Amino acid sequence: MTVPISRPRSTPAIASPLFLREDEIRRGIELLYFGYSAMVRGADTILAREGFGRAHHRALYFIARSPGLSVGDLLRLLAITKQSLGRVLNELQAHGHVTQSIGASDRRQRLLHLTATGQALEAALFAELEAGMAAAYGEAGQSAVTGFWAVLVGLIPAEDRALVAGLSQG
Amino acid sequence: MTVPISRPRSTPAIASPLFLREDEIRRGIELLYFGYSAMVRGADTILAREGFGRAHHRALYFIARSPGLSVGDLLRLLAITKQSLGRVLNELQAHGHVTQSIGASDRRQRLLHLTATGQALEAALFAELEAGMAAAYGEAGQSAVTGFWAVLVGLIPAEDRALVAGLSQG
DNA sequence: CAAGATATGTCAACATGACTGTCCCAATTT
DNA sequence: AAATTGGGACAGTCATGTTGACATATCTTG
Repeated sequence: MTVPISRPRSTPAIASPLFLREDEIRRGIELLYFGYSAMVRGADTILAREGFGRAHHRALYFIARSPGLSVGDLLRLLAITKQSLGRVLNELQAHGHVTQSIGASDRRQRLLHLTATGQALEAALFAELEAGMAAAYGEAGQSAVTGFWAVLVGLIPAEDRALVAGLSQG
Repeated sequence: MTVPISRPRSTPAIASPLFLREDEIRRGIELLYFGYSAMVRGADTILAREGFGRAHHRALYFIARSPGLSVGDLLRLLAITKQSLGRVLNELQAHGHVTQSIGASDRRQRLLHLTATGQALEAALFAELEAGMAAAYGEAGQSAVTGFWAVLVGLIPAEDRALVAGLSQG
């Protein structure tokens, strides 16, 4: 598995700050791509065994993270159409992993919850992600983790940051 | 776009190191998901205009990064089947963005290159990613960038790290 | 040199998870 | 009462992955 290496596309005769910057940008793009791929790959085995895909995992994850989440809020988190989410939620409900309840303050809302089996499945999937992330944290150290978060927050458009931050707060 | 916030799944009565750790793990998972999504979203507009998808972008990116890359090495980088890659490469070649040459040391190999229009398209796509990444780097600072890389490297299985590192070296 | 392994390509069928567009109902807001 | 919002459903399409089987050219090895 050797990849032949070539010079980057634009190769200045002498190293310049601009060259260094492009190399650092490319390093970030590539590590983000491979790191993300590596993180989700572990869960795929479990999902395949259960007959689900990554879309089901994402729904399970956010419902576990915020029990009682409304369908609309889940749609905004996932940034997909309600038709796409509808199929996923129907399948999860058909398998008895997710239930709905009617919103107390707004009876139009359907609030999503995991059943016991749904919680068990999500916990198994989370354990997979956790193992990889905890190992990476431990290897990199706490100050690296802070930097890791800071760059990722910087990648998220300002108007979307509140959405992500809201998950971590009470 | 307000997301109702609930307590995390397992909520200890008092904050414990274990609770803090789970919260930090979840923060990493979520930021990685949203950060990755944010990075690729910018390029989607250009891709849609050209009639291509993310699979085409990934192929263009790695061919631009390592001109003369062989089909097999690209397959190992993308970790997909040759049938999937074959369709993408055929489309890129049909649009005149990619050409092949025969390997000098091994005539079975097909080495991939971008044409002038392929380079122009890849450059436009790269500029999109670069804008977001450079802004995030600037916002977070250089030491954060180092930590960002360190955690992502830690996520990648040890046996795959050489593949990624090989892209940056000569 | 013959045999096997490797690099690549192709045909066919299929699964997942997105999309658009349209229509519907119930509940809330104005 | 009318308009908006939250949610659901039906139909069709597209992008991108998968398996499996097979073909061809080239390289490597006994």
